[in-house]
Amino acid sequence: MPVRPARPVVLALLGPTGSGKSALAMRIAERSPVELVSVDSAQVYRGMDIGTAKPSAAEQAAVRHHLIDLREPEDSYSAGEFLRDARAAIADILARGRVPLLVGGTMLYFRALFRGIAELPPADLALRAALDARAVAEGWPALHAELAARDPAAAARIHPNDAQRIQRALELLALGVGTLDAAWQASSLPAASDFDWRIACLEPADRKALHQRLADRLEAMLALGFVDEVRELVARGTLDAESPSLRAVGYRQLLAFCEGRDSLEGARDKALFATRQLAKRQLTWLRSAGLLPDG
RNA sequence: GCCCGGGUAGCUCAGUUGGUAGAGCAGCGGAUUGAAAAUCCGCGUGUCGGUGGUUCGAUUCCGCCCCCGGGCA
Repeated sequence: MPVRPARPVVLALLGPTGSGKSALAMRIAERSPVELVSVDSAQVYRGMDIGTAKPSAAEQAAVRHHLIDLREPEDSYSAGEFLRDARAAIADILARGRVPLLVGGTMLYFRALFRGIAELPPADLALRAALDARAVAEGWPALHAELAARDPAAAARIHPNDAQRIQRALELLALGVGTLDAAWQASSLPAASDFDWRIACLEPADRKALHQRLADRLEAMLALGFVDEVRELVARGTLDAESPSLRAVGYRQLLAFCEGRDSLEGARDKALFATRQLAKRQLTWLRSAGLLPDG
């Protein structure tokens, strides 16, 4: 057997919202020289603390956390940016002789890390605005038909109602990247396969019990001032229902209440429904073959 | 006690001029390549409140009973 340099151990803890990942990570940190890397598309936003169940100041003081509070709520973030940021954070932690522990529930980000992601141009806001305008006039199925003419393989994969993916595929065509298949094959940000991954998934055995915990947690968030947190975001005057940050679970529904489009009780119920649905989608990812590294 | 409305899917309700019923939401399953806490797809049997009657056939028409609103006493 040839002797290979040992790949550094990197830990990962994945699970749906409310499964107890953060608490478990903190307990691991009590006994091991780990630093945490958040894998969470909502905790990257500053000023979104209560509703994202962001680790408290005390927890962040006790254990170093990475990839939290990276962006203002007016900004966007992406899987590609996450992959670069996460690799940098892991390298930094390892360089200091500590062990990275990635914790979170944004499964696309984990997938990018474990399996890589195509190297593609970022979102082009002007192009997207133009496509949105066309969609209003012609409808998304018409744009899907156009996609079918220019990139049949992509159109076959993307449902005519899936506005977001139709838009992205047309955006890439307009940017001269070519078809999706071509773009995906051209180049990719590599999977983080240079690490010795130790991965644990937290899958609640009892869905009913998870739902109860999610309900209790939402009540606790409201008691901590979740509504006021959303009001402060609204008061910035720069955010609305289209902002990626405010489309997050809970924020979207409470925004409707703050803007007078819903009652508090209605918003609270809808926030809970959205939280359960998020957890369900995360569990679907966990069962999916495409998430974890090969082998 | 009487008079009006109602009682149909977990919830809100539609409907059947008599041939045993369907939407929205919830829930469940799935997809997922720079917005991913996003976006999208699929899944609808439930004593049609109970009980008698009419009928070939009743959730639908009729009688009685129960329950929930509102009104009158």
